[in-house]
Amino acid sequence: MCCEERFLQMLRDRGFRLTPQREMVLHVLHDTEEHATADELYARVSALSAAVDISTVYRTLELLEEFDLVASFDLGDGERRYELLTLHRPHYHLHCRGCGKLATIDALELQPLVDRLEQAHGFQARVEHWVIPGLCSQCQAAADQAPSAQAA
Amino acid sequence: MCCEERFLQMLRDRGFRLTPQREMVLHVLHDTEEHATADELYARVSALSAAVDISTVYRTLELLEEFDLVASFDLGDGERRYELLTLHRPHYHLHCRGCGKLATIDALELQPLVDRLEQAHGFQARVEHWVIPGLCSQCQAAADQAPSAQAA
DNA sequence: TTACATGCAAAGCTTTTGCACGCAG
DNA sequence: CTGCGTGCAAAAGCTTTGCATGTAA
Repeated sequence: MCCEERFLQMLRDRGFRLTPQREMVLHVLHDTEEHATADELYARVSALSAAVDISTVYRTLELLEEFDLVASFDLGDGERRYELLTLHRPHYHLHCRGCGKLATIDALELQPLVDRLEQAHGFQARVEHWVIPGLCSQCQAAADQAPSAQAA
Repeated sequence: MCCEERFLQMLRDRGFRLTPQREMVLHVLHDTEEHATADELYARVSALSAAVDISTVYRTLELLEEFDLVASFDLGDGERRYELLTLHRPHYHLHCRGCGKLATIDALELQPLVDRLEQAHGFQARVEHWVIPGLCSQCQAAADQAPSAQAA
């Protein structure tokens, strides 16, 4: 798979090393659909090899993100989520504030807006880090039926 | 100012109380341009009255957010930021991953996309919580000049 | 052989929670 | 009066860091 080679290349370019731990984190990122937390990735790596530390997972993710092989984003729940950029088509996320569901939308839909941001504000948006908050159709329906129900 | 009355009204409707602390948090939110952290707000409230606890600030912000008087968003740096919705026109933010600057953009620019999300995915986006990551023009220029400089 | 990477444990950080007292209504 | 809200302090949760040891190159 090409991203392992890219990773190796970028490590070498900077005088860093390829360790079994780093390989495993990258491998696990392949297996993970998307938007996994550091803790989830740690659990999967632990299944492969008993003794990998969570701090190593964090350090590797930081490295991968610097290399632009991984994107991370925050749903606002205090847990950062990571995904491998090479694994999917460019996309962004819709995050429902009601049920927490995360929908994945193809980046093509955003192109007009991305272009306009570039032209009007000189801003180069990174689509793969987008999280758009709102309400999914189900939660909208639920909210409409119980308009006065707010706090639990 | 109308949002104090709205706040009072919503508190009464639910059998909650208007306390000096809650008033102060709301007052400080007015003085704060935008996107302040709980800690910054706490500092400003402390300047008004010595003994207000940070937990009260959090609890009040949570309440204001439930009432849709305040929006919060996360830049991914582990600090949630809050702003008063009544203070500005509806807007969203561009967040530069290079220098950290936060630009405020009028929500009108997003309307086409918001409409499309609604039609195509039944998703009701909440513009005031958007944070779009990317690179501002200055950081793009800097990156172009030093393409190999990545980590410090 | 060199110095980068790891594991371990502890610290750091924001945010949340339990509890007894105080005060708004 | 009643019980909601507060301050205090401690806990909780994710993430980072210091340090001695192990190991990739």
